Amino acid sequence: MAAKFKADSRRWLTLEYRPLELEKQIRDFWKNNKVAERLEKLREKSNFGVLGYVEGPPTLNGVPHVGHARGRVMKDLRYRWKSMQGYSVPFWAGWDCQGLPVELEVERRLGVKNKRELLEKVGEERFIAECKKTLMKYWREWFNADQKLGVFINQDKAYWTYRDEYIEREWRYLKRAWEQGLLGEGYYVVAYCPHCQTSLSNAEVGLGYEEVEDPSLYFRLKVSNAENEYFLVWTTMPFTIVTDMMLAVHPETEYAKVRVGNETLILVKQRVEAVMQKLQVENYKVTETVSGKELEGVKYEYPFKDSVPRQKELDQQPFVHTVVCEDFVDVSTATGVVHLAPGNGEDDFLAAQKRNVPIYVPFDDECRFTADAGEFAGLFARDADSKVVDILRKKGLLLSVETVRHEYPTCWRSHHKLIWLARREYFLWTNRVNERVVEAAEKVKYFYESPKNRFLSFLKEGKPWCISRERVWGAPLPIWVCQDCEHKTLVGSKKELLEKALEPPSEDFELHKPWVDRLTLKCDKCGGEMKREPFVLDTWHNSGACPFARFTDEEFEKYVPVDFLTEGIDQTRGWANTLLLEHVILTGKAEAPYKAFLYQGLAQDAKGRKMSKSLGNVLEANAVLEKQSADVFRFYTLWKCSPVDTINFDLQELRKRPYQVLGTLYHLHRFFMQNAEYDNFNPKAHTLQWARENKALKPADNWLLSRLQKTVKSYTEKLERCEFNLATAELEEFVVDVVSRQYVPMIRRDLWSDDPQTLQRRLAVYATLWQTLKTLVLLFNPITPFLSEFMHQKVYRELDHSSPESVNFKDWPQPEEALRDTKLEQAFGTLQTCVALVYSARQSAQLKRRWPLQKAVVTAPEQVQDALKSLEDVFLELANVKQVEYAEKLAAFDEKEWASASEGNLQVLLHTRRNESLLGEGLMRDLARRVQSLRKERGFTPTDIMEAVHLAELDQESMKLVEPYLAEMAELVRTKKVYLHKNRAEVKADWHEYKLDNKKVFVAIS
RNA sequence: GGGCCGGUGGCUCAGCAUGGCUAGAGCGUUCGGCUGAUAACCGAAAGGUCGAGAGUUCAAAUCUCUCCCGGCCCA
Repeated sequence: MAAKFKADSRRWLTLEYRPLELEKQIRDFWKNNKVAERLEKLREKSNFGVLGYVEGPPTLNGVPHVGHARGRVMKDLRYRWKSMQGYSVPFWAGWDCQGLPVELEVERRLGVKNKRELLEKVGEERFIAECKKTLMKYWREWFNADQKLGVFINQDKAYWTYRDEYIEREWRYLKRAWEQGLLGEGYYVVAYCPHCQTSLSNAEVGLGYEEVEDPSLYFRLKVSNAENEYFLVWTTMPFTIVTDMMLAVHPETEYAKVRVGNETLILVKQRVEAVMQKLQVENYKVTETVSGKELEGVKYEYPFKDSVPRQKELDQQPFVHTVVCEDFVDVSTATGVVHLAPGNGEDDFLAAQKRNVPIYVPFDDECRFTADAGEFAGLFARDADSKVVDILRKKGLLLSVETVRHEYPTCWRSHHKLIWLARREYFLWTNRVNERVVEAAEKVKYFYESPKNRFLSFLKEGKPWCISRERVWGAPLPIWVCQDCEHKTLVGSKKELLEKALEPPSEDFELHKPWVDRLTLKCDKCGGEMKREPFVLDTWHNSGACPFARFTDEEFEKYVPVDFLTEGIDQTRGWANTLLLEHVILTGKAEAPYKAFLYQGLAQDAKGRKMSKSLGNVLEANAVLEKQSADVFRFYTLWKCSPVDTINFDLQELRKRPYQVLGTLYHLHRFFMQNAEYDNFNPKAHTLQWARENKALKPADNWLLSRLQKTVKSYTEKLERCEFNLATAELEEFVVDVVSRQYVPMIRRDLWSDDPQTLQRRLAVYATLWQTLKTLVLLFNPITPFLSEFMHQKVYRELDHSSPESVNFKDWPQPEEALRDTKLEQAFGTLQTCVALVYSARQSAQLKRRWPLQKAVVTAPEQVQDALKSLEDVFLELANVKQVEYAEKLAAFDEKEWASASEGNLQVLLHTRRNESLLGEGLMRDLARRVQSLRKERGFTPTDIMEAVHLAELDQESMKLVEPYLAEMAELVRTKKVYLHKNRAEVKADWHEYKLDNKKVFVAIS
């Protein structure tokens, strides 16, 4: 038997959608044909326009998980889409290489416990070599994930933040800051582990919260120049009273003066009752209330003046040992009066810095009090707690001391309680350019309100930026200090450094510790020897320098400010911030280095829990993509929720609807290809215009084309607004509802025929589908690049050899307004409602859809009638009725004769009585259905033509009814002839039994 | 402890700005139907005190307040 269709299409388009195989093919295709490289060149040459881009560099200290993969998908989506629109985008990779996370990873691998051990046992040179090795290990993971995902980022042009050429340009940022007086030395409070003798990053502090025991101390401080009046204060860190400088109250809250015996205590009003109960004071009376503001400037007697002589000196300075107002004071716990120790707390420190109060930090590297702390000298900070309590008790200032258990940060390695210490550090005085920073940030487009507000409110805090770190693997701070005259100089480049160096560097010199530390310079001022400040730079400064550091001057001019960036919401205080600060300092302008910034929500597991190693619920991108299709993954991550929302990643869900949508798109192509190839459809000859000229287009085709234009427009707008979930939903609806569910059933019968008389009509349908599916494939390309490329190769280039070599070289579709027909769209909406009503009425009367009925009556307003009349052919076909009548007003009807269904002002009546001819046709279609399923079961393809179909053991009456329709049935099921038998014995065949309305029927085919 | 986001059928989400029809959609379940591109599709049913409480209002998922739970960021 000759097949209707050529074998070709089946070779390309397998029966099933098998994305993993298809994606492998396409990956190879891209690689072998250098598609990504050629795409970049093509858009560069076309000179259409440039959109700057700079890669937010992933830190190479871990493997990418699905959340990272989601981010990469959004970046790639934007790149492919904008490229198709014609823009040239420098989509070049970048890697964040330095910093504490990398160091810790290496320390762990080398089995080193702390910094001191590291320096003694391993040495800086080897340590740095190990850091570089680690980078490459993780880089491979990221590279593989990108390959699997189909991210077209250019790896050859990647920047690496540890390389000399990058660091040099980072130094130029610092030089600009130095020249403007925005870089300098100062103190800053950092979390410090006394055991490991190192400061910890914020992230590390977050790792180590534990429940610990601390003293809970209520004490009082006497108001100067007042009889028996005291502030009531609470603390869990008694030792900080040694470094106490001020008391803070909340300015807008009421404070109470409480009379107890002949003494007065001052505390926040709302806590009086609770605190008195706590202190077991029964007889007390609130004598007066004052606002926090009124307490400002009140001086108090610092209790340790005798024990700590230095404090006695400081007492003379403005603000010292007085009350200040601060918004951060929490009035809902304790007494609402907090004591400030600027050397031991960040808020305290900032409060002091604001008022130029000196920072008193009498500690050595091991957190022991120095000689400057008088009686406390030599004591480890936390060991001073009991001595402090003793002195307070002796002076009669102690009210209560007990033990509390509470959550407190500890060192995640040694589990020691952390201490907050002000240390000498280098700062960018970003507070001085804060206005410009905020102004710049306000001009940026964020797409969604909430991350925007979050970012702006963070920026408005305008804190100085501490950029120095006492670590090893980082870009060195390029400041040298004269050992004689203390003159400082900032070196702006490697060249400058080598020129000024007193001795030539070793051959393996690079811009890292320990090499840079070995170079000493000659002082310009006094000719003395200059040594480098031993710090490295905050790794955030390192990555924040990239818009300038990763480009040449020329490229920087061309690409920065970049057009669009997207990173996780956790980068609000990270990269988004440092990019902005450094750019404002570098340029001196109120300008961000990015015009738009999309913050992405983070990823959690299917149950909404944070992904963590301890829970064992981390979904690694490479492991997931080993088994899951990249296209389905990409579609899923974009479709599931808004990009700013947290995504609860569920592999089960991934395999359902997203797979179905892509599967449907795939099968639509298969359907199209099978038919179009058979009829020798030629897209160049059989264009839409040709079809229109030959009047071969029907309303269904025009409707589909109109809906397509609407989709192109709306989808593009949604991409523009970064509403990726709504954009993909638009595609989903078009593929599943519009094309597959609605259009295909309307044209199916036209295509089923192979009559040469109706060839023109079939070609017109192919022209419509060609245009529609081809456009869809382009729209899908940024989301599902593999499937789009596959279809481009196997369908569009197959039928049209002039098509470009890759789908990526095509242009983005523009909506054609001329094809839009909103009236027709409305009419089809009406049609679909009516058809649904017919189905509903059929169901209520138990009339199968395949049974033709004589008549339907539609009751509806005139406009609706007109719409339906214009589409009457389609209605009759879908409703499977012979004729339709219209009425404007609902008439009474006989329920025995009519089935009805209604919705709003629409009603449909179906004539339920069937004459012999209708019964016969219905029966024929029932039988045909059985034959079709048998055909499928027996492995016939849709196009095989069978020799004979045998039906047996129908009752007398049924045989008589179906007889006139056997020829039509033969055509319908594609057989040469249909034979009716009374008895199975009449012919030797492989009989199959079917039930048909509770009667048996036997079917055989050959 | 502070700030932000979220809590709507078994699951995933829409609706909330600007209060107003019987609170929707998809998945899942059950029954029925349809089907030679499809892992699809159509109809019906079951399933919701819209996190809890209070307030404003003729009317609250929607506005206000308080609280609870989950998440993120920061202390």
